[in-house]
Amino acid sequence: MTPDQSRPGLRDRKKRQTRAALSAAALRLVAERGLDQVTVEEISEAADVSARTFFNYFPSKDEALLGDQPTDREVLAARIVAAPPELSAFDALRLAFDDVVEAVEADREVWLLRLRVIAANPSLLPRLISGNAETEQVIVAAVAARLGLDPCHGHPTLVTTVAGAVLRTALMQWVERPDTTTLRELTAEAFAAVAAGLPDPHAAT
Amino acid sequence: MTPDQSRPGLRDRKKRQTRAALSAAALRLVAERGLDQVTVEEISEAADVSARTFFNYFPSKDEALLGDQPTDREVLAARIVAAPPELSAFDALRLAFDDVVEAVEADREVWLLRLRVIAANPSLLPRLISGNAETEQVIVAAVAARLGLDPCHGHPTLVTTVAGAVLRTALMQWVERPDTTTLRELTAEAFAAVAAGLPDPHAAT
DNA sequence: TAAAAGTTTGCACTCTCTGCAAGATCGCTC
DNA sequence: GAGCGATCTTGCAGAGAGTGCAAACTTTTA
Repeated sequence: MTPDQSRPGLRDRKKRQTRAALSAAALRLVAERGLDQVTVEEISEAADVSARTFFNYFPSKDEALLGDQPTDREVLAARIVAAPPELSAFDALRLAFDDVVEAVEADREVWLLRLRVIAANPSLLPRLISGNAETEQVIVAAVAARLGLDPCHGHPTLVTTVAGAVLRTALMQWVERPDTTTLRELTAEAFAAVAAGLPDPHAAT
Repeated sequence: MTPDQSRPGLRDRKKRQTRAALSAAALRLVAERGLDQVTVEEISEAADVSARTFFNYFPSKDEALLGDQPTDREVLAARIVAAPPELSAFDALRLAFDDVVEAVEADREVWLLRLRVIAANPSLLPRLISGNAETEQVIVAAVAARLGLDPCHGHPTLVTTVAGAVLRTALMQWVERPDTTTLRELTAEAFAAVAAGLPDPHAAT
């Protein structure tokens, strides 16, 4: 009799809630006080769970701030493989990252807070977007598959790390002036600059 | 009567020795057993100092493995500013990184060990070459100075993070086949690919 | 409603990293 | 070469991250 199709399920709902509460509490407290002025215990208390439970959800304090959903990886990889075949791998990544951009803009306030936290605590920066080793591996594999290349060929890795660097840069620029530009625009500009071989910018623009 | 010009000074020599011994012990042990199967206490013991002394030299276990000499930063920044003015900022970085490449190849065995350790313990990877926030800031500032741009203009940051990603990729490729190519070659290829806008590689090569 | 499966929690423990104060060492001067 | 200040090392105490385990609890399923 269990309604098989509409299945969030109470259990899953609770887990999502707890995860979100922990993540939100972590962001809020760290934004207020700074990364190492906040303990896991305080975060857990704010989310009404034990400190031990915190570590059932996140392997480290940092992860609660970065919110790197494991599902995202797979979606991203699928988009890369499915991108129109006439596009270069780099353009496929550019396209796939459009979805990331959209997701970020859809969660504007949370992401602005998260990015502000990252900007204020630079030790988090390298782990943003494919600084994560697992995510990066997944993307590299997708790119290699797309190109029909051995994953140990250097090109997929190069394209992936460069594209990651581009997106990261765009995000960090966006957080500095979120009201005078859109993330979409900044990302497009940054990708275009790389696609053009990174010439020096002229006075115009 | 102290020979004023040849001035290592016993004290400095000892410090250098201790630092080198700690770094070497850390690399050796972590290469053998893996990052979290080695404690700071074991590293210190292997280097014949107390664990407390370890932390006088390195702020964390990771830093002992990455060997990011603070002097390097300044030299690099100077090279970037001093590069021929007709070069683009990206090419200036490419040129400046030649020196890094040279330094790495001069210390071939140590760097291969270090890179093997990093490859085996991916949490270290993002901190290699300008994953370090301070180094990155210095380079961004140098690039901005070179271009006569406000450092909060996005371009210096973009160029820096992309170039960093390129070098990092070349290093990680090099460590996989150090005997069939040179780091210089891999770096040149990777930079060339980016300068060309990252087109898909053709069958040839 | 009872067993199965999954979740939360407390507890004990290891390890990283910091501050502090005492003691050892170095470099210089008289 | 004895002494003095500066610097380095070390031990100790303590906060905090993160893990394994087992007991208690909750949801799911039968």
